[in-house]
Amino acid sequence: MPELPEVEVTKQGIAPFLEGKIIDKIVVHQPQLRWIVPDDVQLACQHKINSVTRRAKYLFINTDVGALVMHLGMSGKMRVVDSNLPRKKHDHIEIELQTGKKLVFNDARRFGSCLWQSPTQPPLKILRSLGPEPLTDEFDENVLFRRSRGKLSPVKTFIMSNEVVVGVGNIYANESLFLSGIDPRRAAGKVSLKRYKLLTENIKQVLAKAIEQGGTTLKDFAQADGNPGYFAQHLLVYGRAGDECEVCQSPIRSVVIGQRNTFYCVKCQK
DNA sequence: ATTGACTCCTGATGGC
DNA sequence: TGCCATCAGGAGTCAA
Repeated sequence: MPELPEVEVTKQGIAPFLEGKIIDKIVVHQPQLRWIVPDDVQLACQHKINSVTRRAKYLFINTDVGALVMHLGMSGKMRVVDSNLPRKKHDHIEIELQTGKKLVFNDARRFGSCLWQSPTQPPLKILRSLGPEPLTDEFDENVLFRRSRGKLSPVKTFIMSNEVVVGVGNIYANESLFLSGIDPRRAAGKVSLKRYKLLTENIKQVLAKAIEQGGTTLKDFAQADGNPGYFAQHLLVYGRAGDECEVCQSPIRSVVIGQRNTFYCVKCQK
């Protein structure tokens, strides 16, 4: 269930082991992932990794000849271990480095991806219509306000849409709407600029806080089962149907919005 | 143009 | 204890 913070922490965790290192070999054990072109991926072999970057929930392993574009899907995990360590269940891709270490992509549910972006080709289709990064200044209340005018769809669906802003998944959408006192079912076009300002701030804050907490687990990437996990984050509404709201003690209710489980406080959120 | 249903997959969970 | 059935969920695809 990696959301943006988990992907960012993964990036920070693996980058020191990869940057400046040469890829020796890429072994794809399981090509039945969401998207993968195993032959293209091989183009990275024998090239130096210049950097590891992130855009939305995609991780880029950049070389002079192109980039491996990886997505963790629902259950994807990365870890860096000694090359001679045996594979574990659901280890689908192994990227071996000349340093004697390897980056292992493990993904039980196989919603993850590994694509190749050549610098001479147009951007991959999946990268073309991405909205602003939530933690940059490009993402502000004006973006949400302008793009939402006239929209009848729920504000929760709206902020989870990648064309509006990237990286706000189900958990943090629920949490940031709670912190902003906005009913997730409210039509996106009926939310005021003032409330979008609050929502924008809360989205930034909740994501930044999760990244910060994840930073304390960075060392795990060098261990046998690298696991950024969900850290120990305290969730106020997500997964708490029937519990009392910590602010007003009213019950937390759950409903389905856009095929996604949604949690909100009946009293705090209007 | 928008919106909603459906799809991929496995592990966790609950009922019996 | 085991055996279903159900559900979760990112994000693209397809149909309405």
